[in-house]
Amino acid sequence: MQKTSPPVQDYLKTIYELTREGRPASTNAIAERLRLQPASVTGMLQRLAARQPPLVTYRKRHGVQLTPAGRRVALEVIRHHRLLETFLVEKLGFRWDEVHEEACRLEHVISERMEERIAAVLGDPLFDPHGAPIPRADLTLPQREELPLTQVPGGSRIRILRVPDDDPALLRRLDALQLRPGTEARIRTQSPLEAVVTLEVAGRPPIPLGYPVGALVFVEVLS
Amino acid sequence: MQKTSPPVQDYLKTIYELTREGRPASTNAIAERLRLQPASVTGMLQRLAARQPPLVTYRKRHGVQLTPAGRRVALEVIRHHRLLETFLVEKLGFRWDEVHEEACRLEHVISERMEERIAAVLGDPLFDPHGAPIPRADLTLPQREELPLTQVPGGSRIRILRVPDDDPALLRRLDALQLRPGTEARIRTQSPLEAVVTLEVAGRPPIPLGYPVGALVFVEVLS
DNA sequence: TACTCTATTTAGTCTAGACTAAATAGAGTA
DNA sequence: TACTCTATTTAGTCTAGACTAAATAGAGTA
Repeated sequence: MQKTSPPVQDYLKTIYELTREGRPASTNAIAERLRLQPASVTGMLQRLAARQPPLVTYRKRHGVQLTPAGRRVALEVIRHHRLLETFLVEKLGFRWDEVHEEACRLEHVISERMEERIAAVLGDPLFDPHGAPIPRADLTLPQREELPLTQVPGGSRIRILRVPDDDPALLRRLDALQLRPGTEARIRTQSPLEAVVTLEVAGRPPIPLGYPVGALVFVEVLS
Repeated sequence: MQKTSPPVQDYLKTIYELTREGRPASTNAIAERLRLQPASVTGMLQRLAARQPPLVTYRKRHGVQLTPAGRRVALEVIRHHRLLETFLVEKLGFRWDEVHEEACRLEHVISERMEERIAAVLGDPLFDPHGAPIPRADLTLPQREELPLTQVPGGSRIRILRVPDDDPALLRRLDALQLRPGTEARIRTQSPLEAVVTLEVAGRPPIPLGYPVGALVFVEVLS
């Protein structure tokens, strides 16, 4: 297996995320996520597909998927990222809205040895501070039932499992509202037409969340 | 001040080390340290001198020196490197021969915020595990008297202050011989002609060190 | 004063990964 | 069946930082 550069690792990570639901990732979607021009993405996809071994399967105008080799690289980088986020919060006193950017740079340069040491001092955590699953050393992912907040029926009691990690302003806001992994709440109203879900947390004023945000908050249904 | 790339930071760090004694660093010396071709170094020196602000002063065929701006970058990177080495040993359980390479990659990507956090959890250390001085946040260096082992008269009692950090095999050997910063010893013989200095550590067999190694071990003279 | 050796520089090339501008495939519409 | 729109690709360019091969400056020597 050849060494991969930071840009290559970023592409693979992005493709991994965009193909979670099984469908190929489009050139434009990748370009948007990475803030690159689509033409640059096309060039890189061709190179990724031409590598030995190929890291993606690329059908012109139909998008890309990861090969097993590409998925391994992606999961390795994601493991680094989430272990680092956890480490920065737990051991270095970072706030949870500060760690994404730092982890995005460090994830490409830490050795396997360092990955192993970080995992060890953290006690091999399975979830990062935002509730995202951390791939294990063998690259398998801890599985659990999770549903976006937008798909839970009104009236349900829920526990927050996961929030997005890449928007510092949103994270500060969620923190101020005490909406963190572990927080329990009731769905006061679920209004698809208005695209708002309203949460009620133990005796505090109701919290309305628009669907663009609600779709990124994953929860488990308690009752 | 423009952002500097990892290669640029490596050049500046190397030039800093090569110019410690005040004389300009030669193209070849830099090439050798960085394992690059001299022609590549010439190209980079021209670019470093042409930057705004210039990071080096470069006189064709006479070598380079750092400008104040270049020195600041070098010291910043060296601070990162030595804080990281200390952190990896103290907090992540690395051995002292494992940390140099890891620090060489991390030093280019950690944020000022992370530098600050690492320094804080370590209690703002002034020396790294190999005894090298860590530039303070204001980039001043802790000063102390130190002499290479090769320049201490025979019979002196000494304390080891500093060993080189970049040779893992040598570090393992020194560790096995219990020659670490803090170790006290007596100079049993100092033989410039044979180029050997022999140390005696509290009731253990004498340890002969050749001058190429002895010149890299810095000590303070106790008596 | 010309000669030689070594360190250094110049000239030209390559690669990865970005870019812009122009071309085009294919889906959906008139 | 031709037309239009959008996503995507192609073609060509740029930059940093490496390389090799050839030229040369300057120190030291004959």
